[in-house]
Amino acid sequence: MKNRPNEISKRERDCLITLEEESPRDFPMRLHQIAVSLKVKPPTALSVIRRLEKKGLAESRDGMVILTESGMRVAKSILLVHRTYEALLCQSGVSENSACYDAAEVDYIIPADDARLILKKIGNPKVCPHGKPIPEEE
Amino acid sequence: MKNRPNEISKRERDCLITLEEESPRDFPMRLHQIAVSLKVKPPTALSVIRRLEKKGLAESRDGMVILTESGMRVAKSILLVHRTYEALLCQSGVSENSACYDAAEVDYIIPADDARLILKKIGNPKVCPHGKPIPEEE
DNA sequence: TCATACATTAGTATCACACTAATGTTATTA
DNA sequence: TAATAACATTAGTGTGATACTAATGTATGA
Repeated sequence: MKNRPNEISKRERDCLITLEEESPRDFPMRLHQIAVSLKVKPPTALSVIRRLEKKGLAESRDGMVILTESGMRVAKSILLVHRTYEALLCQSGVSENSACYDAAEVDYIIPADDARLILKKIGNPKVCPHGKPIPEEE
Repeated sequence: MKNRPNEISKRERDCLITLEEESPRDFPMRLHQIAVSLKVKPPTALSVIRRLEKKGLAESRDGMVILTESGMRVAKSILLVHRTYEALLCQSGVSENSACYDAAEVDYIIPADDARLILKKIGNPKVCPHGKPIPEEE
């Protein structure tokens, strides 16, 4: 399915989250490392980066890649959804590992607004099952 | 993202649900009508049908299309997830229309097992917000 | 300076999605 | 019955995402 404008693919999602979680604040991440994290070859990772650049979510030069402000916002939003859904699943009886895997399949599709409402319904937990904080604002 | 084996795309999902909901019991649906429901041209609908056939989910001859046993099971499973997630969203305060739209974006991705556990957590409602029954067994 | 590590480009391939144009088939109707 | 309308089907094109190999460029450290 062709992505609608502003929509991201699973790979792009994985790349955003990798950058968000593995690159120290304001420090670029090497293309090579991104490729390793995504378990693809560097040219493949590069093409993902190029798509993120087109969408204004990342910037790169000489294999040094950083998220833009916009990219960070999107990543945060995905993490909000991810951790909320993960918490819901765990509260429902799904194992932590399954919950994490399954959450990654939908966290870039579910609207953040829906996640915020679900979060309230399940009792406003402050952290996901792994203990990571659930982002507050956008 | 290439679909893993046994995985279906959004279009295939829409097509399965269309067949499940619009074709009378054991009666085939016309390709033309499927195209209208999916809001695509007949050749496009045909290519979707062909993919479903390859996966053993549908059969067709001369534009007469029916779900296989397997296709019906998959459709039922998607509806279970759809209505469960829809119920969750509505209980959380999402409008009925948004809930339905948003549920269709993820109901073919979320595992039925997860949905069954969520269903229990939200109080085992018997119907979705539209009043349609939530399928029991698989 | 030379080697190595890495980025980048070029070229190929597959799959999902979607279209138009052309052609077949069938069934109704004038 | 012959013509037409309705629909299915095939062929051909195009785009975007994903992924690879092979070739080439570049820069840094030994």
